[in-house]
Amino acid sequence: MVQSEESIRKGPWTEQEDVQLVFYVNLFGDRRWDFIAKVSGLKRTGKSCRLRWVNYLHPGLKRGKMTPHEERLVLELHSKWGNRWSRIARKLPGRTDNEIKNYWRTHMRKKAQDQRKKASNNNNNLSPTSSSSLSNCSSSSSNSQGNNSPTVDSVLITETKDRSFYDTGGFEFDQIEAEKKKNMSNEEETEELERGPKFYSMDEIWKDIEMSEDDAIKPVNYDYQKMDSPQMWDYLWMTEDEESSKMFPPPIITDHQIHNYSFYNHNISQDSSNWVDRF
DNA sequence: AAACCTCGCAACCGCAGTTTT
DNA sequence: TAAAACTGCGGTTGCGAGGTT
Repeated sequence: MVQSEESIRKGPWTEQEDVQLVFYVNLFGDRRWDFIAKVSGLKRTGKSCRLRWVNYLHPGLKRGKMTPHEERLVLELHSKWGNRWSRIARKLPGRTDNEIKNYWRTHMRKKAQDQRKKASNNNNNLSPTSSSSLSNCSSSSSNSQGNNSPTVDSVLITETKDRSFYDTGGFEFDQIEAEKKKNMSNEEETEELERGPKFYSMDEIWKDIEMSEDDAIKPVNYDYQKMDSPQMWDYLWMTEDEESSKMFPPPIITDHQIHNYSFYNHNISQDSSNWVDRF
């Protein structure tokens, strides 16, 4: 089970690795990442495979710039939920938590720069607590650079007395929500979550939320129940030694296949069907 | 033209929660 | 029921591209 340190690949994924990963995710579903990592022959950790899939290869992902509507939604939801990126991402179909997180950081950096410009233009003696408009602009991260450069993070975190609003996000909202949840059953809580925040006035946001509930990214078309081939289960029950000797051969993927491959077309190729037939 | 800076993004890390054994 | 394994999340880092000096 333990892969030796030096055999683990890190860093950017190659096109070949991507194709290989997609192939195996289509076979086995987007769960059991350690298994997929091993079986695929990719020299990656399961964690790394999952991340690549979730953030880049998933067929439901949107590409390109955030639309103004999405930007608005992010701002709105962040003001309610804080840095709960995955939760926010669930309300933006096709966007990942990572993407939103990155977007937010960029957005805040810009905003902080604007603020700094403004502040230096208007008043050089402005006290940190007086920049009230910044209270919506903090990021949760500490200044990891460990210096005193006025990064977004360091500038913004200092502004409140007890706690930065955005540090965990939705300061008041969190308190209210925590209190509410105390008196809530699990079912109610789930329902509540699925309904989304109650106090949106924007119709568009509601529409969007409804859409996202319906069109939420569906898992890959693989059903574990269908793993009924005895050979397959044999594999799953193998010991480590057996495993290494019977490791699934990775599919041979030609350059031609790579170039013709679309991440939005998840039909398993003829080659792979043959390979699966062996079980 | 080169050095430096900024931005955007992909990927890694550590940790906590959940599931499996 | 406890330990181990797995999964998901949020924070952080590193790198390439493009812009600026």
